[in-house]
Order: sequence, then C-alpha cells, then structure tokens
Amino acid sequence: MSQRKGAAMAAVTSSKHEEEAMELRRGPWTLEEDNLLMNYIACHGEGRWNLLARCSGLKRTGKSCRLRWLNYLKPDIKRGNLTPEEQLLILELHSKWGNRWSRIAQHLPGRTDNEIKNYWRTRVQKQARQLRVDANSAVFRDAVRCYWMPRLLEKMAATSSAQAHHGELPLPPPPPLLPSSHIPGMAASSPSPVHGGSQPHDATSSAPAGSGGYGYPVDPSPPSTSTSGSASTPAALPPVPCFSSELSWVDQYGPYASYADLGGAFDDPAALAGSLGLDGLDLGPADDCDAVYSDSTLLDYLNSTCAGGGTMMAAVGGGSGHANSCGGGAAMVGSVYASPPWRATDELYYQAAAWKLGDHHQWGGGI
DNA sequence: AAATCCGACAACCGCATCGGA
DNA sequence: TTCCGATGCGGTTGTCGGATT
Repeated sequence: MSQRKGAAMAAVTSSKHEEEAMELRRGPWTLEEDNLLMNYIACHGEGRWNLLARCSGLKRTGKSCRLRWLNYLKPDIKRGNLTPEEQLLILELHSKWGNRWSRIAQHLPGRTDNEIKNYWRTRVQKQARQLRVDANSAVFRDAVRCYWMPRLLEKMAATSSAQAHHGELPLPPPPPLLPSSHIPGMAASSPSPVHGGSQPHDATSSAPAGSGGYGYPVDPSPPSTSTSGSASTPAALPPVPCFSSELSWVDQYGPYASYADLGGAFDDPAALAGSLGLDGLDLGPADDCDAVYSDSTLLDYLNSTCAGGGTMMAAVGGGSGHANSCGGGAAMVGSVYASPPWRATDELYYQAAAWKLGDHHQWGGGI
C-alpha cells in the first residue's frame, strides 16, 4: 500500500469516524429511544449489543444500549430507596469484597452495580468525609461496623414490628444460629487478635489490597488494660455493639452465604439482632437510630452519644493513653460475646471528642 | 425571586477479560 | 498463538432537581 493511498484511506477512515461520531447520540435517553431498545430486546433478546445498536435504529453505541438496559429498562430493576436490609447487605459485602460492585449487586436482586456504587459514594463516603477519615480506614470501618450496622438492624426491627402491628402475616423464624463460642476463632473465651480469624475466604473473596474490606491488620497487642478494666471505662459511654463483618452465621452457611441467602433471617431482624448479641443493648431512641443513616450523619450521632468531651478526654488523659482500635474481627467479636468492657471503637469516641475540642492532631488526618 | 450549592443518579470512558476466528 | 471484536467492570463526569442563601 503506497503512502499516498494509505493517507487517503486514513482520511476516509477518519472522516467516517467523524461522521459516525457526529451521528451518535449521547446524553439522556428519550422515551422513543427507550421504546426502540425495549422493542428490539423483546424481539431479539439481550446481548450482541453492537449488532443491536446498528440494527435497532438507535444512534447509540452498543455500550450505551447495554448500560441503559441493564441499569434502567430491564423489567426486574427495583426502583426506590435502598431498604435498611439492602444497606446492611451492601456494608457487609463491601467489607468482604471491596469495590466489587457487580459482585455485590448479584446479591441484591433488582439492584444494579451502578446503583450500589452510587450509594456507596454518596452516602457512605459522605460519612467518611464528614468524619475526616478515609472511607477505607480502620477507624471508619469500625464506625460502620459498630454504629451504622447495628442501627440498620434496629431500623429493620422497627420496620418489622410496625408491619406486625399492622396485622401482616407472621414472619418466618430465622435460621438456627450457632452461638459464637461454636465458631472457630470467635470463641468468647479467646479474644484472638488474629486478623480475620479462620474465615473461609476463597482465593477471590478477599478485598483488593488498599481498596477496603473491613479486615484489620494483625494487632498482637491485647486490649489495653487501661481501657479494658471496668474501672477505667467511662461510664458515660453507651454500650457499643460490635460484630465482625464475618458473621458467625455467614460462616455457618458457607463462605458466601449472605444475608439474602438466609432469607428468613432478614425477615426477623429482632431475632437476628439477638442472635448477633445485639439485643438488649441500649441503642438509643428510634429517631436517633433513623438519623444515623438518613437525616443526620455518623458524626452527629457520635456527637450526640458521646456524653461529653470532658468525660472522654478524662478517659484519654487519665492514664489510658491511646485506646486500642479493633484488634481484629475475631478479637472484636470476642470482646462482644465475652463481654470484657474493652470496646473496639473507644478510639473513635476519643478521637471524635478530640476533634470536637479542636485537637485535630488526634484525628486521623484529612482526606 | 434569583443565584448558588449540593445530593442523587444516569451516563460515559478507559481498561481488562473473554471467546472465536 | 495471535488478533480482534464483544462484553463486563469500575472510576469519573454530567445533569437535574431540591434546598439553601
């Protein structure tokens, strides 16, 4: 091929591409386009998106058609706000897999990876920003696990009881749950500091390095005696329920048994919460609970529940030094089930208090 | 009432992976 | 084995509507 001919062909190709680019539509889809796409898929089925784009009369790329169908037009797409159950599931699965949105979406029927991703970015990361911590930091993961998730459980319980109150069908019982002491690495008497305990991760299940997951670095140090002793635990602090992202019944039902897989467990959140050792805990008034994941922020909640900076700073300044962060999922669960007063998120309390009092050096750095 | 800000969500882009020729 | 098109995935941007100033 001569250079001239090649140049000519290149010019033709270039102008052709420009022409195609000129013709291709972008931006929001119109009703007509939606109808065209739905009709075509009704006749020919999904897939072969480039062919679809060419043959359907749509001036869109195959990619665009696929995305529009999967994220918006597909009949089983569930619209509306994420339920507390779904939010809890997202938090749980993100702790397991990190930003594997499509994988997470597979466990939320009717929800798309895009929707879940947006939820994470707009809601969850917002909380992290307001706390001035990284969303993947241990402190924030503690906050999610120890505050947000229990409140979602509370919300589920409230919803459940409201439904029961309105005479709806009785809920099926939750599946039998093993006591934590029966779960390897979660025995109440063994506050093992080993990261992740004996969780049945498969080769692909661990969150990508640096991309989150609520896994904790190995922290061989036992809970600080200065904070684990009941005498030094600030009485003003409310009970802090903690549970591992690797919940016992997840282990029990297999490595990827999810909330959704458990079905009935979600339908009776009160029982579920009880099974997690969260019942009977003072989680605060219901509206407070609502505020955590809707109207207000996690920081608001921390501010409201931290019963006073003075108390907390006294705890910090009173010889406890630096409170431990969660020393590992198993250890943390152990701390809940075995009920030593040491609590994984004490540091968060202290840092929130420090922040309130203007000591930004105590805080984990801005983002 | 107008301007600005902000949150939510739809859509796009670049890259990776897969499968068939 | 290599190439190439199709598809999937995750990050990012654009747009819109409601809230706030």
